[in-house]
Amino acid sequence: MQTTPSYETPARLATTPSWLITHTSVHASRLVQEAFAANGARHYQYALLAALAEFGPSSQAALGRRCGIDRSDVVAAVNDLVERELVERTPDPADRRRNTITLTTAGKRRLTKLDKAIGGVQDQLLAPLSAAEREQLTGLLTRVLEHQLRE
Amino acid sequence: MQTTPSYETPARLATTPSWLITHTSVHASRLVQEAFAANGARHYQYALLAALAEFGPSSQAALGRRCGIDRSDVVAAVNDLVERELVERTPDPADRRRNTITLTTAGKRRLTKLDKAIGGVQDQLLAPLSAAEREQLTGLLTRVLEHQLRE
DNA sequence: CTCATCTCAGTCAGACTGACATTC
DNA sequence: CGAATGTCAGTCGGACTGAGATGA
Repeated sequence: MQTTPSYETPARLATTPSWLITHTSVHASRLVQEAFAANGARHYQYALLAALAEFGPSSQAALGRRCGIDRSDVVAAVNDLVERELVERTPDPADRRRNTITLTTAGKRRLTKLDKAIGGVQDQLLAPLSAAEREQLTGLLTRVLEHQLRE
Repeated sequence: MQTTPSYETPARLATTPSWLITHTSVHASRLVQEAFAANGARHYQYALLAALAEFGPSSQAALGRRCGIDRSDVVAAVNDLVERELVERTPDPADRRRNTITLTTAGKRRLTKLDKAIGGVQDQLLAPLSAAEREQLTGLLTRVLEHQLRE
């Protein structure tokens, strides 16, 4: 132990929830990005695959709404997924404005791989918390987020 | 009521803490940015002012460490604060590599204004939570964040 | 020589905006 | 007609990298 001051963070920041959330988010994002990068993916792509697995074939607009991704960003992410043959993009005959995006079997496999990766990230991120505390945190954030979405 | 699906978010995302944190962070950041923009500031500047108010005159490097801001970004933020005469930048005679950044009285005034702005944001953001729950959330995030910093 | 400090230039991913053509 | 969809081009703030100059 040397004299190196530990540089504690200002109380105004450390006690401000918005600061805690955004700052924690930086670390969370980095862990997520690293985990996904090791599997050649980004988190938008994981979100889209997850939505497709749960709700079946969807239009790009619907995917965007469910995942909270802008439709213009959905375009780019789907382009990438199509190139990797993890999803298929086919015109919707019932509504010719739409594309129907469908998960391929390779896409399903990739999703389970990414599930593991993201699971590992949660353990890294929440290491200091017990299982009960993790649920607490999840519950609180869910309520905060839902409130924001209905504004 | 029509068939409009309510577009619920995929369970894989909604139950993943890292996703909740980063997604909530987007909303928090927007609220913060709007509140600060109304006072002609950004959140880096608030952090620096807070650190100066609490710990007194500091070098730019120390400010960066305390606030979790990269040294190169501290430069830009301090430039801006100096222009607005909210801080003063003077060379440190004891160590001529360093600048000593000092809060001006205008800076102190601005800080209390920003305190109010950021306080309002917390209420908007955490509206659905009770006071006890807000403390719970703060406590959990603090532990998570501290763990990340000691990695 | 090594290390810290300040500075600048530039990158990067994510979130978002505006516009446009097409179709409902 | 107004509204939704997919697409493209571009913006924006925040986080970060690399390098250089100076000095401890």
